[in-house]
Amino acid sequence: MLRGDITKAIRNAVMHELAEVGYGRLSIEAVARRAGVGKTAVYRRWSNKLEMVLEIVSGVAERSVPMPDTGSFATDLQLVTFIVSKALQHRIASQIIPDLMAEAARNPKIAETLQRALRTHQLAVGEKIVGQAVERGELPAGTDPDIAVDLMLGPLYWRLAVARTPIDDDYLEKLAAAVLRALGAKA
Amino acid sequence: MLRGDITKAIRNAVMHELAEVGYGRLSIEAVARRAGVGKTAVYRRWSNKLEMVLEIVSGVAERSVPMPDTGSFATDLQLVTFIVSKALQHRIASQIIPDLMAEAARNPKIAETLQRALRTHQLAVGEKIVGQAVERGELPAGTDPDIAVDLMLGPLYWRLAVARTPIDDDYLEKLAAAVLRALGAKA
DNA sequence: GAACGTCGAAACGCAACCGTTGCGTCCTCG
DNA sequence: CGAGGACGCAACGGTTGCGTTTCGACGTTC
Repeated sequence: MLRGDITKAIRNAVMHELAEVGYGRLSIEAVARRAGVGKTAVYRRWSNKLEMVLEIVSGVAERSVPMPDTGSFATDLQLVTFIVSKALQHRIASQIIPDLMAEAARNPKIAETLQRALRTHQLAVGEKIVGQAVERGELPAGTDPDIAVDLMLGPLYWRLAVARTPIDDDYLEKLAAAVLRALGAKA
Repeated sequence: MLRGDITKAIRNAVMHELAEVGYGRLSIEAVARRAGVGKTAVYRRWSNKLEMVLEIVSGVAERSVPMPDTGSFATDLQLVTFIVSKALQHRIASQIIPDLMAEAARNPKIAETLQRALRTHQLAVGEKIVGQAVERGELPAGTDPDIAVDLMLGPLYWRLAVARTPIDDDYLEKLAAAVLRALGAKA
């Protein structure tokens, strides 16, 4: 019954509005205005701001970050850092993610959603590629996947989303190499 | 003429209010209410929300993070990670910093203030301890201080302020050791 | 003891947004 | 062709915050 093109326009408007003003200041009126839509259309789909944002954001987030399996830890790592760095340099994403992360610190529902949409998957990816690497003997047995993930994602996130310093391919290479050394990679 | 105890109460209220609701939702009315003070008292000191927050936050931020010089890169590194991890586990700070970081992405004045209050100092510390380590032969010549700082602060920030996963001393040790390896430390 | 400046409290007009409602239009079923 | 539903638009009463102003109560300073 609900018209799909309108739903799409609202979803789009929410993402842009989130990026521009953040969750705290996001208003349904502004979303409707931006989508060229009546407030009624919004309230017909979601019952409040929190529910709307969570549904839309998790919908977008869920379809990202592949599970690499290139046969070599070094290239797995390169692939992940490359993809994550691209994602974090996306204009909209790089605004929305830190904002929601900060908001999550005070809103448990947001925290839970982000946890499910991002962190869980990240840890799974980390565990898998580290596990494979250990089996292949590329990494020492007992390598902690958590630390591996933190070493990969931490600096990237820090640089791109927090410090917002531009990054070039050279930096990305150096970083990946440093992470390899940090984990005691043998190959 | 302005009473010092009142100024102090307002500064305190701003920090707590920032932590609870974030910059986006921070209102001067709530600050005054919390400080047990009239709005007049606030407006007599600062002319608007942005100016008030920037002045107060940078005042607090500037007096932190020492310049370590223990004679060994490993212990310098330990010291920094320890101090930063303590700071990021502080209840108020760990709420305010990510929030303002996110806000900085859309407000150049906030970005500039944070850059000056945090990043500049961090880079200076990084450059110094890396430079000393290189002179002592503990690190390879040509070690990039930027990457070193990112490798130290990135995972910590990621863990504590973003993922909000608790951290124990064991993790901290492993992390510091990993960073040492990443930088190719010899000693 | 008079003048001054800060203080809290309260109210001002203004604007934004909340979530809801009623209206008239348009489209799509059956 | 008629019913029903989603649509936009506009307005509702209520809340919140803005930045300003006025008031009387204190406390200094001279």
